[in-house]
Amino acid sequence: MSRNARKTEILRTAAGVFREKGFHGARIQDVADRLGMQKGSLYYYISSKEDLLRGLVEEPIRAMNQEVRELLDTGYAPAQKLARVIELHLRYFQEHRDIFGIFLREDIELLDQTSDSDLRALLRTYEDYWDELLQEGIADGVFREDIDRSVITKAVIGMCNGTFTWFNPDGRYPIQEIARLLADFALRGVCREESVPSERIASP
Amino acid sequence: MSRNARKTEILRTAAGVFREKGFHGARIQDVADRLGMQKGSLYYYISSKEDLLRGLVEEPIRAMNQEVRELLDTGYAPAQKLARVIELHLRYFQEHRDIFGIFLREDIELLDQTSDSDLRALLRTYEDYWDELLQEGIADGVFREDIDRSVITKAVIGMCNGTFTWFNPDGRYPIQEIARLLADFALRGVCREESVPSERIASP
Amino acid sequence: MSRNARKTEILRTAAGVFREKGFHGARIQDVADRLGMQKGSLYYYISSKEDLLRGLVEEPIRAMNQEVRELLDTGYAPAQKLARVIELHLRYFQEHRDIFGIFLREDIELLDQTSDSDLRALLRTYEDYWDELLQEGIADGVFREDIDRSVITKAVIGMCNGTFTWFNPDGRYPIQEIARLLADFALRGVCREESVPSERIASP
Amino acid sequence: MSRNARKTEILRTAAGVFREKGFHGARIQDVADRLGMQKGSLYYYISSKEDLLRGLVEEPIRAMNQEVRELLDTGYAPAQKLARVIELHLRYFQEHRDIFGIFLREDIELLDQTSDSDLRALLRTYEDYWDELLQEGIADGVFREDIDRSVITKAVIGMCNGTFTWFNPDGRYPIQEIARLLADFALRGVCREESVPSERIASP
DNA sequence: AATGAATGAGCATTCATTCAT
DNA sequence: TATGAATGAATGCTCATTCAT
Repeated sequence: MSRNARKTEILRTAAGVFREKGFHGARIQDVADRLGMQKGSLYYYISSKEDLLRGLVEEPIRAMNQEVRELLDTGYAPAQKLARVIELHLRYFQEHRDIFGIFLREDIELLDQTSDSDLRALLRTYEDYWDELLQEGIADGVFREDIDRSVITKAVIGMCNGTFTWFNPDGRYPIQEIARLLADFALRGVCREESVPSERIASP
Repeated sequence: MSRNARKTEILRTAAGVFREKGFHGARIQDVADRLGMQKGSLYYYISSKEDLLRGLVEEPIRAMNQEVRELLDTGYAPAQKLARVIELHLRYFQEHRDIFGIFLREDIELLDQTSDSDLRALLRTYEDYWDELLQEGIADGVFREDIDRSVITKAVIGMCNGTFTWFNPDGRYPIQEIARLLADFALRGVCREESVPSERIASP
Repeated sequence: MSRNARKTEILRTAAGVFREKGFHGARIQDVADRLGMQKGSLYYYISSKEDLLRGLVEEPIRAMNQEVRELLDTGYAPAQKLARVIELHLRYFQEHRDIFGIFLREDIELLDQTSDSDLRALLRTYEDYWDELLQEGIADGVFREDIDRSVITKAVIGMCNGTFTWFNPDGRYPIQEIARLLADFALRGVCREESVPSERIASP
Repeated sequence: MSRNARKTEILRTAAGVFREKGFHGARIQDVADRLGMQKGSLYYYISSKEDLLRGLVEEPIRAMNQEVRELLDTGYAPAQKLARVIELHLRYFQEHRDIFGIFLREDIELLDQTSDSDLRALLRTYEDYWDELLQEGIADGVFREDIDRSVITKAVIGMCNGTFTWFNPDGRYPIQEIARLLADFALRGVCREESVPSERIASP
């Protein structure tokens, strides 16, 4: 197994452990145990427990950013893009519950470390994409001109992040349906009155 | 000083310490130091560090709930109530940053402990109030009938909670302005098209 | 037992352990074991292993300094004072072999830490006393005017410190005899030719 | 590069690292890093960290011994030889500060390991040379008959070793001057009164 | 009500060394 | 010769909690 594959394996395993026990509750020992290796050997791949966490969180955000970027570059109408980004956000959060769970719990701590960390940059990029999306919608005349893009971006992201706490995969609605409801809610918030797409058009 | 006053003083002090260092980063010693007492003596008032945290978080949520209850009982129009609840939520979060900061970071863990904790009940109550508000708006014919009250409630709460991470008191907007922007966004999401209040009416 | 007595007991015990195993070779555990207490409890009295070492070394040097000070303040002739300081130095080194053994091995490290440490000041004081002694002898006309007081001081101290490595209590000479021989050697080095005291006068 | 050259390079590098960080503070990793090789590879040349240290220390002492031997075999007068040995000692200590610094700090430990180590023998030889020198001076009638050769030897060596701690290359005196002052001091200690050489003759 | 001493379990990290390749 | 991965023992220090006084 290549060094890189090994590192990936370690990250994946750590993700599970951190999720189950929380970052503080998890011991490096636990990660090592689950990998069937010595605690000390882990340090051949990581430099600290915090480093492990950081490495863990960055990857899926990076991937998410990339998917959003690709979406923005398509020819979909802004409203549709918005709905799709929300769905994508929710999907990522659910598919990587382990990691985002950690992220949401620890992010403040993580971000405080170095203001120019990769992580901070990634988050800024994600917000920039939202900003771009809103701008496009305004230029197209479908989103209201008077929205505060920065605040709305943060509002929508907060709304999406919140699903982590309350969404239940075994509940009444599947995640796509939640995404549709949230997108509908958000679109009403940003569209000019006459432009609110009828629901079934807004969501893909 | 009465036992109760002392306990309150301890809670308040702990709140500050937890906020500054995080729950895990704070030591009982720190709390004792700041109170000018021995850490052993603290245990005359509290039963554990976790207990301290729990006691801490419940109070402002309880107070918040009460304010919301009172608001709901006024004669304001639903749209106005909604705007005011959002403002209230944001105001509480900022005024008790210490405590809510902890809460947002630790809640899952805390709640998992005992599913029938007071805390869980308080949070349920807060959601119920939102549900009641939305119901009233629908009954009044101002809110759309087809919104999913449960999902929208959670969406709005998530949106408000998010401010904790990004709101900057020294930033462009004061918290009231943020509240207004979020309320406006939310109202567009829930109101029947013809009922969206013009901005300045919506916010108190 | 008072807090202070306890601390003293800890210092004494640590001295023995450090001497036997060397500072690096000794574990805090060893010290705790020998005291019949928990490792963690030690930290109620000390703040770190290094702190333990520092506290250890300072005390006898302080005591030694004081004895030298008192000696300088007597009416003995400079040559006699010199002989007595050497004897005193050797006696301290042998009586506190544990501690000075550590000191000699670790001093560089210890001193590098903070240039204004108590330890450094103590050592400077000790050298100052030697300087004062030499000055007095020169003023009295018994020590040569052309000696470099600073260098000679260091030479004599080095000579004395060296005994730590080679002096054997079970050897041919008792420590007093060694002191006499070294004093004799040193006196010939610093006295004007005609003033070298006949041996038996020089030593007390 | 031959195995031997490689080993020499390793020793030299290790010397620098040990000097900078101390034996305990230095890691094998550091040595490997500075050599641009893997730490595992080092073990092809050395058998342990301690072995590395031992190998390191022996060489310059061996070289020093040899120079002293050669000096003793010249026709210089004993007083001159003594002055030159002191200068040689100081020069070696300064030129190989790295190694002697380690030696002075660790010798006891190292020597304790195997009492019949090469190192111990080398040190004994060095003392024997001093003894021989003193004997020659006595036979020549320039050194006093009543000195205790063994004690004086150790006194002088201690005095010289001490320079390691206090000599500062950027200080008032260059090392040669210190050597001259110490030699002068020592000569007064060992010479018959009438034989103390006038300073400038004593030193070469 | 408060103290001060003691506890004891817990844990990340380091590092010399080994060894298959 | 050299590599790189893995080992595993070692250890200083923290801290919530207890409890006799």
